[in-house]
Amino acid sequence: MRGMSEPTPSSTSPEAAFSLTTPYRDVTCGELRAGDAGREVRIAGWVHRRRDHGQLIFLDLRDRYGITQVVVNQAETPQAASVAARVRNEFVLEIRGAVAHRLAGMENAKLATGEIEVQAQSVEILSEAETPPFYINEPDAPVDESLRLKYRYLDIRRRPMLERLMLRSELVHAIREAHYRAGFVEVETPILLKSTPEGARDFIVPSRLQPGTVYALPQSPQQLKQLLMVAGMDRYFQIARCFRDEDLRGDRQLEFTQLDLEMSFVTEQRVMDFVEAMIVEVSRKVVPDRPIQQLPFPRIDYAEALERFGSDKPDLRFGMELVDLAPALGEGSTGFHVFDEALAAGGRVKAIAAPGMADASRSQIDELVQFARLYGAGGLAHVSVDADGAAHSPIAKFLGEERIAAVISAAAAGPGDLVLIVANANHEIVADVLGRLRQELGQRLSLADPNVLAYCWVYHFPMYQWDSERGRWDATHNPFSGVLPDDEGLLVTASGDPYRPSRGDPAGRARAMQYDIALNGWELGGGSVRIHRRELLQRSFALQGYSLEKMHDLFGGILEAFDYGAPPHGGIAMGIDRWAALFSNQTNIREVMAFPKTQSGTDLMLEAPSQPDPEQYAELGLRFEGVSSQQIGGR
RNA sequence: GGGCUCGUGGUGUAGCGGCCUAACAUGCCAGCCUGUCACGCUGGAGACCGCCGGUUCGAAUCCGGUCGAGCCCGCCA
Repeated sequence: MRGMSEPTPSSTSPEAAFSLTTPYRDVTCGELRAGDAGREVRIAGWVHRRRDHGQLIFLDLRDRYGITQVVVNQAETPQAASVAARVRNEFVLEIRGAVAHRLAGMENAKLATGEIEVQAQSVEILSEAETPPFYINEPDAPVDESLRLKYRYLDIRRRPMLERLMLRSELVHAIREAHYRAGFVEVETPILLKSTPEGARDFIVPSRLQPGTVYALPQSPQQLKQLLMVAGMDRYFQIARCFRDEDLRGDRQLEFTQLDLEMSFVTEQRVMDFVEAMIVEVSRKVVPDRPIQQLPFPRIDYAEALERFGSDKPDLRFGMELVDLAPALGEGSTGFHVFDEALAAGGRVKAIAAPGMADASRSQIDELVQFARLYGAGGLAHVSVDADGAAHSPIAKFLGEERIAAVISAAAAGPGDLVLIVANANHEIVADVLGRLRQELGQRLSLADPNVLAYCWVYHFPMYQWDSERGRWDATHNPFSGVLPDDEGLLVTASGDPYRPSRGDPAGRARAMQYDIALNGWELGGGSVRIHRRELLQRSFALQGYSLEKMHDLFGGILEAFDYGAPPHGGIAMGIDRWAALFSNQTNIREVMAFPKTQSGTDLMLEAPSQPDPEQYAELGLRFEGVSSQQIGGR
């Protein structure tokens, strides 16, 4: 009997050991075909559905590999039939029986195993099951999100979730294959790291051995991979778990997975070339039916991306580009003071043309205005072009017929289109609002082919953004990003003192050797060629408000490492969860994570986070202050 | 920290001030059925409408709070 004897050294072949055959089954539920007719087999799985005809009971047996119909005949095998009669959905069974062709005309074309059935000689119940809290055998039935999360193990039994997790596995597999072939070494870096104040909030872990101190969980292995370059690893990659203690979104979880890679002796061009080739290879392997829109990937300068799409992660599957209306409005007053003020203040007046939206109702327009205001626009002007080509607009009385006609022409709007106009003294607001409108309307109007993969590079981001609250420059992406050689001279302040930055500093115009990869409107990844010279790194950090002492305290390890011979290097980090979500046409990365957290950061299945045992934090020298018992576990 | 949406038998929905001692589908239970595959037929059980409070003669239905889920702003690369 199974499991009755002592485990002994095996005489089975490696092939047998690697096979899917086990002491409970000879075959899986997905592999029997017409050619197997006549075989005696053992097969095991979950009861997907039971159809009881009295003298004849059909059981659809399911596992990861498929579904096989089992038929139990009361007249021939009364014992098996009596067991089958008490079987319910999701019971786990082991069946012994003979594979047989189905009766002529009774084949099921919907099943891969539909030509055959297993005629049961015996039915053994390996495990009984409660009625599940939602349908497992109907993949399209809607289920409350929190129920799915609480019973995630049942959710994963359902086909869609299972298929997405398998696709994700294939994605990671393809990534590894490509990197090994390109000479990369997979290196694991620690999860218990040192806290750095940059970027997102850290998760911290108190140390027991060093009371009063904490580790931080990595936001990414950034510094470590650079140290691996100094170590001469040359090409490193890792499928790395990262942690950021920030509020969650559809594309953001507290913990997530990055493909992290770094290469030595490279330029921007070289990194992008490898990453692009790797992405193409992986895409073709994992989702061979999905066309890549353009090869090589479009490479768009950051400034141009903002100008044309109002986004640094544009969805290139559709047009609806942003248009500058200033030339159309002409010299002097436009007649509309909102436009005049924006232009006089050095701002912009730009527009997009939404196809077929000319018949939008008043309330639909109002909703778009609200949308624009949400992102900082004062308002949203519109001009509609009716079916006969005639323009209608509340601002026509200010602009006059001629300018309205020029606006329509500039926006390339035709009959039935709606021109949406944003004016603001701050050109970043204009770009952001129109960019989001473009994305939103592209979605609503179904302008993007859901099957197409539109990858694109956006490069030469600004080195810094001015942080008006703290009075210093902030790294746009990554404090180690290198500056373009042409812009190296800009890494100075107007005052001449690197520790006294101000908004008008030349540094604000410096561009980074920084590139993002976008896919269908999502930021898929970002990277840069790093600064590998200590002198330049110190200048850059000074602009970011770090004194020498502070710099040494926070980044002493890497600064010191750079004194021992650092190769020029660069790399990228890509979001595996996002990539898998896009590959499976999901808008939330939860759908490609086995055990994700809710938007409030809880795990409904394990009920985490939970209160620590008082002994645990006493041992760490910790005490919770200012948290009442009512607040614990609350928000 | 904030905004919006949702919360009704196991599940998904309907009902949105009295006709609701809550409807429909499916699931569940029982019986019948030898070719079904979302099997079929007959019968049955099952919610007091997330929770607390208020308004009202009367609340699933209106209001406030609270808890939970989702989407978003801030935050985050």
